[in-house]
Amino acid sequence: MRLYNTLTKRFEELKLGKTVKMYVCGITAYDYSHIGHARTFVFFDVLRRYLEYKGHNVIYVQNFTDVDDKIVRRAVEEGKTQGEISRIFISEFLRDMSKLNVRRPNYMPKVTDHIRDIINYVERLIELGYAYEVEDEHGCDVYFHVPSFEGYGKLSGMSLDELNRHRIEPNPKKRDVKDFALWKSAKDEDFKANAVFDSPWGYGRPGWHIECSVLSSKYLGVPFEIHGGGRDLIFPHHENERAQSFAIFGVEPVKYWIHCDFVTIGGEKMSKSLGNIVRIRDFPDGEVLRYFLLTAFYRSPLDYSESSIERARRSYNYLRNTLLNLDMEISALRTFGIDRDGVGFDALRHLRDFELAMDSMNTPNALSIFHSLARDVNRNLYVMSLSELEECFRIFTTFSSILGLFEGYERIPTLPKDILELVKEREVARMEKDFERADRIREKLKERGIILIDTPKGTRWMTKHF
RNA sequence: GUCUCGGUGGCCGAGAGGCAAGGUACCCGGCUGCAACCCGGAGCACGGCGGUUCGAGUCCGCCCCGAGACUCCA
Repeated sequence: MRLYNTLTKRFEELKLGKTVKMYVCGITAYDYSHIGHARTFVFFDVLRRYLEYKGHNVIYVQNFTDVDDKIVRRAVEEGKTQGEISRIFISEFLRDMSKLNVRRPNYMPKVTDHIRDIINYVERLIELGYAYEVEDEHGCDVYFHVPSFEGYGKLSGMSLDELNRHRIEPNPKKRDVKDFALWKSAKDEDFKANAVFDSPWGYGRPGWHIECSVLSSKYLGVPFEIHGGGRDLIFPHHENERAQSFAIFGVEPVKYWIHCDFVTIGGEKMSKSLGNIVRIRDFPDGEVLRYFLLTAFYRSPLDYSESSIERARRSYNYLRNTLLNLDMEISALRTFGIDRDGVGFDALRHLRDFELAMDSMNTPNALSIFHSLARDVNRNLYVMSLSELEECFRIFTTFSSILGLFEGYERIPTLPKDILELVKEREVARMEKDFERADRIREKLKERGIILIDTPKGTRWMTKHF
């Protein structure tokens, strides 16, 4: 595969063994997830599916940040605890992901279940001379000292000079403006939200960034192959995470840093702070949303609008209708017990093209190949042999399972004799232009869950409206 | 200001130096008892200026425009 590595700033041929370890930063559980989150997790879900399709054993870890400033703030506002707030939004997130056909990662660790690991890690950073303690009213803060780590800035492409500029007033107790918190001593609101943990530095809670270093190394070891997330995480989150992990383990912790671009709306980034979000839970059809998210290359922004969604819906419907047409034809040939000579249909050609597109995770291109297959299928629907139709069906479902579409599809059965008799009876009625009788039979079969469709080549059927 | 990523048809959006995918919209036609699909045709594009090359949307340089990061973010 060939993907853009943020660390080296170029497209690289991925050198992967049988096992591929992948970590993707999960959500901070303080609000409902929106379409921007959906994009990132759908993308990495497709990457995972494709790697598995190529025969890799993927170990996929995605954390939940369930203790953090924003969670505490919301908890205090609503008179709840940090645990209550994060529990709500973690379960909402899981619901959203299953609506989008995103498969569960192998591990989804929560920060609060790993406080001990985090403390050990912070202690180790202090011992190694990368971190220092600063007294505060309820205990100590611990900061990572950025100048002690030589390669800082490499991931985000920023020089130390640039990083010395700052927009907000830094805490004067820090030794350097770039230093960031590993451990934050408890404030009044933290006690109120029950978001405090005992530590060698008194009551407090982990800083943002440290959890990902700890959880990735704990579940995957170091180094691991793929680290992903949205583009907005490159700085400071991933820069800091890399610094922490490199400091502890003494090696480049991640081989390939992969980042997704944003979902925009009216050309602007969709984000909670701008208040222009569309929640996943408010979107009516998960698969259409998933399809939409795959229509742009992962490194380009994707603009959300009513009309772009509408276009995605139509494209999606075309593929879905083709799947039905294909399956209806297979079921009809089987039921009638007939076959045809075939046309020498080359479905494998589409598969090769599809893999070529997917090797660079070019999902819009992959969708375009998918559409060519569909067009070819529709053109040749009534001339392909049964084995050709089945070959197409197999490739069609290979595409859809890699992309995670049409997951609930149920195959159309061959008809039992008594129903087939009714279908034949109706054909006779239609031939005699007795449409009243034909419609009666159609209605009768509909009550038994069979929907009849008339084609130029005879009557076909399906079992449910999609 | 520094850094990163972009700029391709009416719109969305691929493009791996060698005939510019695919989708949608509009128009025309076919299929059709009804219904649901589907098929064919036509039209339509590489931000600008240089350079490298037999050949550049693709590589290099400069410029213009847009988005983002530098502050919580997927």
